[in-house]
Amino acid sequence: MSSAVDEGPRPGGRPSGAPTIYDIARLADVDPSTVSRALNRPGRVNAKTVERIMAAAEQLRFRVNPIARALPTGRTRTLAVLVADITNPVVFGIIRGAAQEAAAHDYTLLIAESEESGEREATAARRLLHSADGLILATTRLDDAAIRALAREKPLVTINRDVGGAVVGVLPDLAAGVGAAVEHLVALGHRVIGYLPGPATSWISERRREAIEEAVRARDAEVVVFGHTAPTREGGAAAVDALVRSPATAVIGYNDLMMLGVLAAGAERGLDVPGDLSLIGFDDIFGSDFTTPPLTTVRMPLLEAGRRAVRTLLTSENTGELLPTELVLRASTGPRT
Amino acid sequence: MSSAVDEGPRPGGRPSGAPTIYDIARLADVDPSTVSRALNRPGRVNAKTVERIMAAAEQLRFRVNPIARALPTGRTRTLAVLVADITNPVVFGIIRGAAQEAAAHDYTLLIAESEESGEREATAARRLLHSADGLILATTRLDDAAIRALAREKPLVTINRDVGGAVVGVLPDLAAGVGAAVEHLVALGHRVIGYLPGPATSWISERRREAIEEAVRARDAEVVVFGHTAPTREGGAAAVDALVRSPATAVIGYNDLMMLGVLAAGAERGLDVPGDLSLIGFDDIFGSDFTTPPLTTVRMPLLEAGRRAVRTLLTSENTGELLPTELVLRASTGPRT
DNA sequence: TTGTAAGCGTTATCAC
DNA sequence: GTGATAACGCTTACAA
Repeated sequence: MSSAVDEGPRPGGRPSGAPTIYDIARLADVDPSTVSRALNRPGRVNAKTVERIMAAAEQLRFRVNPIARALPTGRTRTLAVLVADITNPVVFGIIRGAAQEAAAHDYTLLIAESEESGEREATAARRLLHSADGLILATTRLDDAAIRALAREKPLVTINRDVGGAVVGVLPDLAAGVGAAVEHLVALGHRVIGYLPGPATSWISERRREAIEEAVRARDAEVVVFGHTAPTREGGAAAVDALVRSPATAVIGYNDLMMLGVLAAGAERGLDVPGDLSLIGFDDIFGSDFTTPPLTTVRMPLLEAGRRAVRTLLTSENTGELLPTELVLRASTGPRT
Repeated sequence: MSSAVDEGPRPGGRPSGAPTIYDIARLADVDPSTVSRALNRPGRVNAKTVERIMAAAEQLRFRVNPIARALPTGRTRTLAVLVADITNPVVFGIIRGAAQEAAAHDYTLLIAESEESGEREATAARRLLHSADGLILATTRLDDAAIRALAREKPLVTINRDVGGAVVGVLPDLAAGVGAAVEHLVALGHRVIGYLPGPATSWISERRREAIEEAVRARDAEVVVFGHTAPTREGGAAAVDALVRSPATAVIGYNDLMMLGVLAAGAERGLDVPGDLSLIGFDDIFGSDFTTPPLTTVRMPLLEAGRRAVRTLLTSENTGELLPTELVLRASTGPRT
């Protein structure tokens, strides 16, 4: 066969030369329906017959055609992850966890990136509705109403976002990690703590802000909230000026990625971290431990989030339990000077 | 709808409540086959009829069911990427590129991880054969024969591996990047250059070694080849002892990931890079630029590799052209002291 | 326990 | 230009 997917007509309408249950049936001298039964519910078929059928299947190197199976059943054994930006290291963790858990349940994972607007994402989601048994919305740009509408059509879970209603979200327990982070800063003598938020539309960015505000309120310090910032290294780099000019002696950023940008751009202009400014991120992405200084961060169990999302979809056993977060102490935080 | 994928029987055998071409046909008062035609080859249908059909489709918010379409056509508009280890940052780049290009052609990407043995990978691949129109083997552990067998059944392309025969591989032009790397080291005064190879089974690791040996041969220096090493940070960390004891004053590693490990473990034991030892990696993965010192590396166009793989699958226009590699100069290399 | 037959939502081959 | 009709490969009542 050539390497091109769309090359040449398939002969006789037979799309692939792969063996079917009909081939097995002929070989084992039974009806195709019996083959189907033997394959799916061996208990409902005579043991000897099952044996014969299995032998034939083996001999023909038969694999059920999941597409053909999906048509009558409506089940594809496929789960889809929809992400706005596959570039984001946060989604790596999620995808990885989801892929592993899916594989464990013998499901396949579909990845769709919406890159652009929520509009594009909605289109992608609607397409996926047919091909997947469930949807995982990871860094979605859809609005609550759109998500709820989708959830009415297919099992769906969101990650790091709660849209309320009947929609299940895999959410972090921010209090623990954020509490520890703020406590840590206060113990180091910081009294003015900055928060560098992500995009205005990010649900989780606002939750992180709230958690910080609450933790600070309980601890005789104050919060300065900066302007909304792109959750990228570039975004962080662009924010350095504002951070430096503010009275904050420590800044918690919406995510590690932008703090990596702060670190890099800061270093270029002689900013001493943590001497001049202490920095904390969120997520604990790959790479946040080998910057200079390595980044102190509130770890989100990304892998577990992906796993949990799949498990929720597959078993519906959603305990509603929040994923634990924890402070990972590294060297980007130090005493106020 | 509940959140569980496998919950409750679907009523009446009708798997989904989604509108079908039959619904459109009724609404537009034509035969379903005409609807299908209008949707696929509007030219072959009366313009007015097409209009009516489109309006009806719009009104019903119709989306073709890709599963149902795939059955008679044998085409799923889905491409599968098979990777051994989704943890590897190298595959991020590849997946990202593949996902983008696939989306651009209105194809969906399936991710499968084989984690374990080549055996497991073979099973995964055979399953995928039914669901995908083409296969991309990214960090495969399959042997040449198995790959060629798969390629006989479905369009297939390998990345960073050449199995010969009719199988297309997306391969790098190592000479340029490796030549520059060796040239750079020699110019810095290094005369004994080490190569820290990846796993013994890695095809591309051997090519990298050959490229280095060839480049060194041309430049009055010599190569020391270390033992095969796991292509992970742990692998690199474990190799530090050997590197330090060897006469090599500069080491090129199979990939960035392991060099990150060398860097971290080396720093712990007071190894000065590049003072004591110059280090070069391969790939230029995310994160290799924010270590201390940032890693000099031979960049592989990972994103482009993913893109190219998809394009090759979709258009069969494989020019056989090798992807350019280049030396990215950072601070992990310095003069021999 | 097994066979018969209808149906899943499309596409494709015929006629008309 | 459009309508019947038969696939595609599998599942699933319902009968036997």
